Amino acid sequence: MYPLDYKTLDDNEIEKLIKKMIEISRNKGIKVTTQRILVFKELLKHTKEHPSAEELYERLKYKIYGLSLSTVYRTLTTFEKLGLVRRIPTSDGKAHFEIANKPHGHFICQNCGKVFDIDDIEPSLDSIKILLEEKGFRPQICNVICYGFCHKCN
Amino acid sequence: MYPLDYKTLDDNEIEKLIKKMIEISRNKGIKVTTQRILVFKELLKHTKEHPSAEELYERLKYKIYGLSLSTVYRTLTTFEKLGLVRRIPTSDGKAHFEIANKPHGHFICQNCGKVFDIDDIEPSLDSIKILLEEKGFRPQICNVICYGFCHKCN
DNA sequence: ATTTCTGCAAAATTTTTGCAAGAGG
DNA sequence: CCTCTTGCAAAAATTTTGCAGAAAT
Repeated sequence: MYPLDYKTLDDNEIEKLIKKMIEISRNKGIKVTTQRILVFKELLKHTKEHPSAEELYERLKYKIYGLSLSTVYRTLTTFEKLGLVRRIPTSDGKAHFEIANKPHGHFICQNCGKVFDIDDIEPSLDSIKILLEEKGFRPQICNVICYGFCHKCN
Repeated sequence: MYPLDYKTLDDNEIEKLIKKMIEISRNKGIKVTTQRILVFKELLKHTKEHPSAEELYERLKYKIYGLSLSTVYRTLTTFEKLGLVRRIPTSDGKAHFEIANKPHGHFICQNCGKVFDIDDIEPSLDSIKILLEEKGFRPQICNVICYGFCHKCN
């Protein structure tokens, strides 16, 4: 296991987080559907993979008969607004998505395109946020995206 | 002038940087065309505006008769490969571009969409790069993109 | 019962590409 | 001259939207 691999959640933790998602949705009048549960679960199960909407659709269309790509897009946007999912804009022309867990950075391999988490950068993120606040901005989300070569492609 | 405004280059500095671009292009066998000079100059003149390809095209089509959007895209990709221009992937679905000057971060207003530079974060960027190298990655470019509300929209 | 959500197809947006004509070194 | 670049139109790729039927509360 490489240092930047994201820790995998066990089934227990996944169930707990789904319950939390359901609670948050209900509180906001957002309906809980099979599609939403399974998109969320798929992101939870493969947090470190940062799939695109298309990738999520490809995996889930076998589990949800008749699932459409537009539903996946709408679901991800809904979760993003709820603060449950983060969108990662990248140079490859499509957005990638992840569960909105502890803030961290992303490293994208210029050769194989894989997205890795960069953990342990909270001190850096905090100092950037403080800098922004001092200058009159009100930062909400700070993304760090680095491009380069991963251990395999190096 | 707000603290994050990027310093404007005077005509003298712009001419010097264009000469440098021409030199770098010639060294790599890249031809120097009117289109390329004017796209580069436009970016130099409005470095802090981070225009999209479409915006650059809209501004330059009056200066270059018959200019096409695809040329702007190709030009920007060429400059990116030469290391002269940086692509900034954002959540708004289109790429923005800037002259590849001193590394800095970007702040995007969630309300008005404006892109601001965040200067003085080199220490943070350096520590992230060191962290990545320690973990076996070879980072080339590190982007910091923060979303939130600017002074006007706050 | 009411509101929200989904699937489908169609549209909108952004970016890329093939090719003949044109410009640069 | 030879090669690279441009413009045009067409295509590709990603994301959004309208609407009727289905599902959730």
